Amino acid sequence: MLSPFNGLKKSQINKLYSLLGTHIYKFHKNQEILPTIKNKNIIGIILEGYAQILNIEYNGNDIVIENLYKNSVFGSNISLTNSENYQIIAKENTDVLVIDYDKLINPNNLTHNYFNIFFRNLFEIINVKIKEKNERIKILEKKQIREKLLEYFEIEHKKSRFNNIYLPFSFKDLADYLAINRSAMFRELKHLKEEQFIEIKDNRITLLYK
Amino acid sequence: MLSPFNGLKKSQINKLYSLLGTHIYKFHKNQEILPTIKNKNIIGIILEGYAQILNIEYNGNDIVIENLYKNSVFGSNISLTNSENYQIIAKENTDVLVIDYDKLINPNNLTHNYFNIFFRNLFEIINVKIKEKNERIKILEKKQIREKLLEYFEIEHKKSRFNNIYLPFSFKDLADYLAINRSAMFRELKHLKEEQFIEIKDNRITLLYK
DNA sequence: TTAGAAAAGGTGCAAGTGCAACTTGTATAT
DNA sequence: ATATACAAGTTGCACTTGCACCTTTTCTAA
Repeated sequence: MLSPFNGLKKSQINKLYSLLGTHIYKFHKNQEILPTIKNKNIIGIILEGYAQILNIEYNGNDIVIENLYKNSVFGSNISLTNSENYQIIAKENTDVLVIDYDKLINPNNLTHNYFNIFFRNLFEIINVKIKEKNERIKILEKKQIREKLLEYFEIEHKKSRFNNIYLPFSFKDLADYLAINRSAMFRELKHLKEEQFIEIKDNRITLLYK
Repeated sequence: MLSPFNGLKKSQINKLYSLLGTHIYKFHKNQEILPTIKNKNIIGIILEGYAQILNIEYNGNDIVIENLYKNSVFGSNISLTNSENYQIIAKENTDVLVIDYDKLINPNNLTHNYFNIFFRNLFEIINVKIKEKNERIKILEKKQIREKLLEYFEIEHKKSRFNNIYLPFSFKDLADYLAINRSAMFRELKHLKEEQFIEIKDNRITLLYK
């Protein structure tokens, strides 16, 4: 993943920090990250660790909206809708850099070259994010489980050009990503296996029709 | 909608055009926009008119991926997945400004203030886009039609704070947006009416439970 | 090393949905 | 004024899916 600080020297990063009035906060595993940001317009960058943006449903269930790894960018204007029923939870010890959105968008910044490099990096990171969202939408638009699975396979196959897809997460997580019932997904995977469309071994799915 | 040229004078816009080596292309109604861009890395801006990004399914059906109005920004790195089975169709006579992505990301641009203003505008436009995608995903993640409808109502209600939602498109388009079958949607809307959750008059949906 | 938790895998059944095939309503152009 | 096209609205039916509830396997912490 592209770092937002790509192309910047240590000294420039420090200048950037003071220009933007950033703060670094540290959170330990399972702690909620910045419960206060829900009311503020900020951009956060994961400097170290791993966290998840969770949506809290009225019934208490929570859904993973986004995984935040090192160098991930998130914030009220990027990853989050206007709703307030979400939490960001550190899944490991996690360091977060916080930038005030208004300070980021301040026109005076534009005279500093190190800022512009940083800003261009943010732009590229966010573009990747949009692509990922579009992929997910393309899958979720499909009405049937089989079609969703095949669309997912199609996208992953186009990315790697290989007929083997190695799931980067559990089958349970795959069901959540595709927004379908887990056991119904297993049923459909079984059908696809029976019809010789795919083979499954651990976290590897082999496409036999390619 | 925020213009990418917001805060720029005519003379600065002209400088920007030459800096980025832009081209303006004109398309008439129902013409395909830039069939060649599928292989190129570009960013397009709708200067005038109205167009749609369509996904062409293997069965010939096409799905509206995105509506492009005046000032909309689109491009291979923004709105589009890696797949090549899409078309952008002008629904009216439409003028499109095309920027080469590599020229946009060129570090030398950053020394020009007018470029940085333009770039910051792009950043904000794209952030809005992500928010919209997140909203849609939140709806599509719901497993049942009723839940999708209620989530849609919830989001629109939070935006306007009013109990009346005026559909900006037809009910047919709403069904497409929610990725559900149109007649199944009408059936569920009827149930919601019968249970006194909502009232419908023309394109106005009134939320009675708020 | 063992108990407990969580994921993988499976099944029956009721509920929900997509689809086809209508009717009705409403624009738009000739 | 009338034909044409398209959106709105409805219904029956078959198929799909979610859900509850299992068992088995794998992982993890004491």
